[in-house]
Parts: sequence; C-alpha cells; structure tokens
Amino acid sequence: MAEVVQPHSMDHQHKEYSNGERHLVAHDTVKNEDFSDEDEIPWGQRIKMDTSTDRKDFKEEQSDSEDDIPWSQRMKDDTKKNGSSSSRKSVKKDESESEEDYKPPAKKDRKEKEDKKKKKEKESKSSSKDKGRTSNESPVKRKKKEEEQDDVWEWWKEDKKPAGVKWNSLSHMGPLFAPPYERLPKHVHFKYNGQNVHLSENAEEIAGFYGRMLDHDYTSNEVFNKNFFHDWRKSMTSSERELITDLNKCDFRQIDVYYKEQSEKRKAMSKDEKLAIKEEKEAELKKYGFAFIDGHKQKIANFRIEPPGLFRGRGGHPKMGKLKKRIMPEDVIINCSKDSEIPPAPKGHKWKEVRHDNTVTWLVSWSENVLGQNKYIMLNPSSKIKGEKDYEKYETARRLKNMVGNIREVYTQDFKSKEMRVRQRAVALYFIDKLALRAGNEKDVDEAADTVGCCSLRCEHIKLHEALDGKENVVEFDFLGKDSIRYFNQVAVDRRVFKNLKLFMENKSQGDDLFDRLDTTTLNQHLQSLAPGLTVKVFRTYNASITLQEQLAKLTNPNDNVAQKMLSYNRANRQVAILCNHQRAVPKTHEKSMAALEQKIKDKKKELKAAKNELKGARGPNKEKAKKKVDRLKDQYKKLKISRTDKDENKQIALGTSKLNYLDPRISVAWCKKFDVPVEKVFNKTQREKFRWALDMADEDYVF
DNA sequence: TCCAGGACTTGGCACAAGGTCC
DNA sequence: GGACCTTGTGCCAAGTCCTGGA
Repeated sequence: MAEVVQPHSMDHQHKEYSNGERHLVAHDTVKNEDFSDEDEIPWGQRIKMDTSTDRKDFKEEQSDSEDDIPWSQRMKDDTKKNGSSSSRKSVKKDESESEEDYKPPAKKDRKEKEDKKKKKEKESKSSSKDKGRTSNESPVKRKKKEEEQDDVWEWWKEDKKPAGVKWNSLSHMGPLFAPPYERLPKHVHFKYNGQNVHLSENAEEIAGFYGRMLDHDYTSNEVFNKNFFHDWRKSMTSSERELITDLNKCDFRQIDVYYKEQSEKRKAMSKDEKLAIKEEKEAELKKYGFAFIDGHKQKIANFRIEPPGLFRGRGGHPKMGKLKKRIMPEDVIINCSKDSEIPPAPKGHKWKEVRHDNTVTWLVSWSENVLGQNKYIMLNPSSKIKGEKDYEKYETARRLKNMVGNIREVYTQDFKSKEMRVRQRAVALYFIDKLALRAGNEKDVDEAADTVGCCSLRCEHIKLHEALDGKENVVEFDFLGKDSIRYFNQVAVDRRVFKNLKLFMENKSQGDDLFDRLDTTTLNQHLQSLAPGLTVKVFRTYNASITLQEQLAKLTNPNDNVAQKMLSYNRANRQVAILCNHQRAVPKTHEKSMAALEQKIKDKKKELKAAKNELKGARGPNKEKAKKKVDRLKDQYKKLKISRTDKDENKQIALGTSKLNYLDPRISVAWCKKFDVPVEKVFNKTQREKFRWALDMADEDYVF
C-alpha cells in the first residue's frame, strides 16, 4: 500500500506575541487549481491563498468611480457609539410562566409514560441498538451499552413543542454545594514579615486560594495580585487588616506545600480508599446528576455549585484575582415545574426563590459576584433540550449553504454602495464569510480583557499591503480574539475590499473603530432580513462544516487502511480548526512523547528487519508463520509513523472545539459509513451520546 | 428605539481516569 | 503493580444573540 501522501503541507509558524500570547499561522501551499471546483470550495481555505481571484461570479471590474464619491460627510458625525454600560443591576425576574402553554402532567402520568417508553424501547432495541457498533465487542461491554441505552429518548422522531416552550414538566434534586472549608492543621503557618500569623477562618480560606496558586503565572501578575490583596483585606478582621498591609511580605509557602501534600496523599491512597471515594462520587451523581423532563430522565451537565476561589480571568482581564464568594442556598434560584417535588434546601437554609419558568432550560441559577453575571445549572449535551438546539443549528447552516451564493453576490454589489454603512457591512460580512471571524460584540473595557471580533476591529488591528510575498492587496490581521488568543493572518483580498478598507481608515487614528458605522446588532438585523434565523455565527458553522465535507472528499483514499483514513479525517478536522483559529498551548509533554515515539519507531524498524531476515531463511510451515509476522510488524510500523505525523501536525491545534461545536456530526457519520471506519474512531462515548441523533439519522449518502 | 441583562453556546486548560508498558 | 502516557471530563470564563422594559 502506498505511503500516505500529504495532500498539502501546512507550515505552522509560531510567533511570540509581546505579551507571550501564542499564535499560529497556516501557510497553505495548496495550488489554486486544487480548488477549481469553485462553488464546492471551502472558502475559508481559499482565502488563505488568494481571494482576489477565487470568485468567478464576481462581476468583472467595475468602474473606479466609487473612489470619486464624495465621502465628505462620512466621518464627521457619530464617530463612535456611546460608552457602554454602567454597573449591572441584579433584577429579580417575575414569575413569567405562561399559564396557557403550561400543562404539566400529573406525577403518576410521568411514571406511566416512562414504563410505556421502556417497554417500547425494549421492543425496538433489537433493531436499533446495533447502529454504530463494532462486531468484536465483549459481552460485558455489550451489556453495559444496553444498560446505557435504557434511557435513550429519540426526540428527533417526535413532534416539536410550540415555540418558546422548553418543557412541560421538570423536576430535579437541586444543586450540590461546595464542601465547607476545612481549617489548616496547626503546624501549617502563614507568615507575615517572617513571623507566623494565625489567621481568622475567612482570611485563612482566602489565603489558601492564593497559596495553592503559587506555581501559577497568575501570582506574578500585578493586576491579579492587586485585586486579590484588595479583596482579601476586605475579608480580614480589623486587626489582621491593620497588620497585613503589603502582599510582598506575605509568605504562603507552607500553605502551598500543605495542599501539595494533600494532593500526593490522595494519589497514594489504597485501592479501597480510592474505591470509597469513587462510590461516594457515584452516589452524588446518582442523586443530583439527573433531571426528569417531560417524563424522561436526562443527565445534568454541571450539578455542582462553583466553589469559592479567585477569579481566573484570561488575557489582561481587569478583574483577575478577585474573590469569587461562596454561594449559599439563599443565593440560589430553583426552576422546576409547579407540580414537581421542590428540591429541599440544605438543612437550616432556604432558597432565594423557586420559579416555574418553562420558557427557559436552566434548572438552577445564581448570580456571581465578580462580574455580576448569572450562572446556570443546565442539562448535559446528550439531553433532548441541547440536542434539538444543536440539530437546528446545523439545519440553519445547511440553509445558508443554499443561499450563500446570493448573499455573496449582494455583499459584493454592496462594496460600491453609496452609503458608507452599507459598504462597511459588506466588507465585514466578506471577512466573516471568508475568514470565519466571530461577530465581535462591544465590550466594557472595565469588565473584560481587550479582545475584538470582526465588528469591533480597530484600525490598529489591520495593516494594508499593496503587495506582499508576490500577492496584491494583502490585509494583515493581528488582533486578540476570544480568550485573548492571537489571530494573525495575511490575506489577499478582493481589490474593492482593499480600496474600501483604505477608505474606512482615512483620517482615523489607530485606536478608532475600523467599522465605525457598524455593530453586531445592525449586521445581524441585516442577515435576518436575508434569511430568518441567519446570524453571524451561522457563517462560522457553515464554513466549518462545508470545509470538513470538502476536505474529507478530497483527502480520503478508499483503499487506505483505517489508520490512514483516520489521518485523513484528522487532517480535514485540522483544516477546520485552523480556519476557526482553535489553538492550544503546545503540551509540555510534547517533545518528550515525540522522542518516545521516535524510539518506538526505531525499535519497530529493527524488529521488522530481523523478521524479514528470518523469513528469508524460513522453510515449510515456518515460512508462512514468518510471513505473517513480517506483515504484522509492517502494519505496526506504518501505524507508528502515521501516529507520529498526526501528533506533530496537531501539537498546536485543538480539534475538540470544532468537532464539538462546528462540524455537523452527520458529515462524520456518513464518512464513517461510506469508508467503513468504525464511528468509535471519530467520536468517543461522550461525543456519541451528544450526537446520538446524528448517528441515527445519517446514512452514507448524507450531504451537508 | 435603545440597551442592559438574561440565556445560551463556545472555548481552552487542568487534572483525573484509564490504558499501556515493563 | 508502579511509572508513565494518553484520553476524557469537568470547570468555568468568554463569547453570541435576543428580549423585555424604560
């Protein structure tokens, strides 16, 4: 079998940002002609090569008169939207349940319904349960799988609820609270200015949050330290506050050591002790981990209330280090149906509120003190409520596929609109479509790190090059996006886009908005007018999914073995991750594990050589045996080499996010079926649970 | 009409769990 | 069975988008 030939090489250039941010650039060396089948082409890829030539249907050269349009008034007024929000209020919502829509079933109905469902499922199990299963499963595994399937709710075969209604009946056990603080043993001291200081319980707990982060970069960050120290001092007694006035004189090392020891102890526990803990966890999961929705048992995603700690804002978050307070039952709102048994609050406590709102999907909510935002307990991605939404998301993206040609025509026309706002909208949409940029909502600089998306790009985030590396009209993007991850890309763009950008930047300083006549609301309103349900983020989903589909078609060789096919799949997945700028830190273990793999490959090669020699001298029945050995070793050797390639190409790219959030799972399922790859190779157990609907729906002919 | 706030999705990382190797 | 490595999961921050009330 032929070696896997890399269809195109991706050279990921790593650069360090001044603040140490990572960044990744894909130099796609695919030739233009590879993408000649233009309407099926994943735009996101083409843009990285040269977008000025990739659209045949763009009207050939228009007059340059656009540049002569007097834009005299364009920048004078409304230069900037008003400054954003002041402090947030926590508004207590009314009991907003719609009585007409809400008809909860009686409790006994639920039981009946469940029994009925179980019976039905048992009947249909023999026909449906084999889907996606490999043939060589052990009986134990099979039994486990069957048990798991007991609660499968095939919601995609049922009628949908009226719009706005999320459930008819909902019951659950409420949240599980963080365990109470346990004081440090007497021998563990916090020191101030070299002296042991006995802290009050509150102050000690918060010192502990800091102490166990000593190894982390956070504790050398000025903002983090300032915020921490400010909040810590607020929690001290007056005498503590009087004494402890300088963080530099605080010594948390013993606390750090203590928690490390605790962690080591846990690791070194006996089997029985570990088992006891596991059982305890399982019991908690059993009690709190499930909700009943419309008679169906559904997994909850996060039934634990977030424990207190220090806020770990990312990038240059202005609030990092602030104290996240302990949440008490009195802070918590419970949402469940009226007829359900209301979960009891912990002894001696009561809930802030019990609500019966079936227009929302959350079970429990509370308000977090650092940013004043609401936090929720919601259902697991495998639940009907999440799955249905996911399915709809991909259906919307598929609808976009059918109309994206028209939309592109419209925004191309708009490049020469007389109205500045229309031109800006068109160029922004061009970026969103071609580069899969995020929308870029406005942010309050006091509340969050300075990151941007498309609509919030500032002049300082792009550079215009008339020519660069043999290409014309190149735009260089360099900005921090979501999670302060750097987006760096040099893109050849449509000539009219380039001209427009020059125009947008005229008479502006670096800190000014590039699209000063545009925001996400306006853009989304425009998109809604083109198609109901169409928003900026649909483009990301669409472009990701279409890219996967196209790349799979291009890269998969039906004659390959499963390992080779999986390399192709991962490469297709990687293209999407690059498009979406899904980066990860190179794992600390990368070099080491690559070296180990390298050694394995060497050893295997030796082994193979020896086996080949053996084969040469073998006679009679031994010859057949030796031949088999050589074949087996060859196979293993190839697998190792594939694994090395895959691992190395992947070191800086995170595939998980796109797989979980952007790629229509039916594309992957169809690919597995078509090329005879077990679906377990592509989706692990959790992913299969999340995408159960897709596993059931898609056959090998599925087209996104 | 505007915009703050609510609801929900997207996102990377840390660490636990589980598998493999010796 | 312990060390080491890989994979999976939980966590919770940070986005998007929509809605309700002023």
